[in-house]
Amino acid sequence: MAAIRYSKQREAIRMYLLSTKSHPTAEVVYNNIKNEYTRISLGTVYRNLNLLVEQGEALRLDCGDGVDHFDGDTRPHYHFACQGCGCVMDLDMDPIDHIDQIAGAGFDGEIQGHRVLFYGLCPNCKK
Amino acid sequence: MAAIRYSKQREAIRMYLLSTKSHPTAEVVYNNIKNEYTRISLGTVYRNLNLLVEQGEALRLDCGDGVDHFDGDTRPHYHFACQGCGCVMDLDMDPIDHIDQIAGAGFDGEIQGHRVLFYGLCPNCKK
DNA sequence: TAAAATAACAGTAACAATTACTATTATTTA
DNA sequence: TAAATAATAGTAATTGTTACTGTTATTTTA
Repeated sequence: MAAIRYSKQREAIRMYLLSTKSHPTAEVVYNNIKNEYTRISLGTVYRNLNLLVEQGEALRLDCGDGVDHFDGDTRPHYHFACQGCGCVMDLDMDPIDHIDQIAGAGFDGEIQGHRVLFYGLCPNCKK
Repeated sequence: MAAIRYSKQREAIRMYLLSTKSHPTAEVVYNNIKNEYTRISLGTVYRNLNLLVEQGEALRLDCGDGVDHFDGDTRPHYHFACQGCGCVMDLDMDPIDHIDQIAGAGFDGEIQGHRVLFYGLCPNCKK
């Protein structure tokens, strides 16, 4: 059972994720929430981020830097990681689900999906 | 400077990576090498795996479980992670570099490449 | 071939990201 | 409004990985 109860802290975390496109880490979320909830604990941030991901209200992203990033935009979309400044951006592109067919062609198991991360230089670093 | 010298331990690690298709973690490599080199240290395994990756003699894989995996097959190829048993397999498929074009179409930065991980059920778990 | 130079080692300590624990506080239910 | 209990803050523990240190092995060169 263990019903999920409302908490101001979790709501603030949720709102912060929805307000930004920066794909923050738990640490960054923590630092921002602290402005409003001075006494919030980093453990609370981690626990609630995990909860939000479980509930489908946030995505956990692996951006290749060994640290978890989080995204309040749960619609399926692709990400880009800049090798220059380390920023993570959304890509505005059509789904490429056809690659699942390509992968499944010579494979006896079942392809259920894919995780893709594009990398290169962001518009700023390109200059 | 700092020429790279031969060492039995590194050679054993390299050979082990070449001998398996299981994409082992550092821990797994350590446990296997220990059979032959009883006194080898986990730190040595990590240092040499990093060295091999730097030298282009091995690949570091991110399989979505938060732990680094290593692959002695450095030819470009794609990987599959089973959601059932957690195994990681090679996929025999054509390169899908065209997705870089798709991603770059509406993007001002520079797409240099992509990291893809397919997931689903392996042949065994599918049954 | 033997000794000097130094890279690699084993073992251990440190580190950073994350999770677990515990007593207290807040939300919900009746 | 009070009892029940989920969530919190604060802290300790865990895990994967890297750094450090004194010792050992490989290489160079005399």
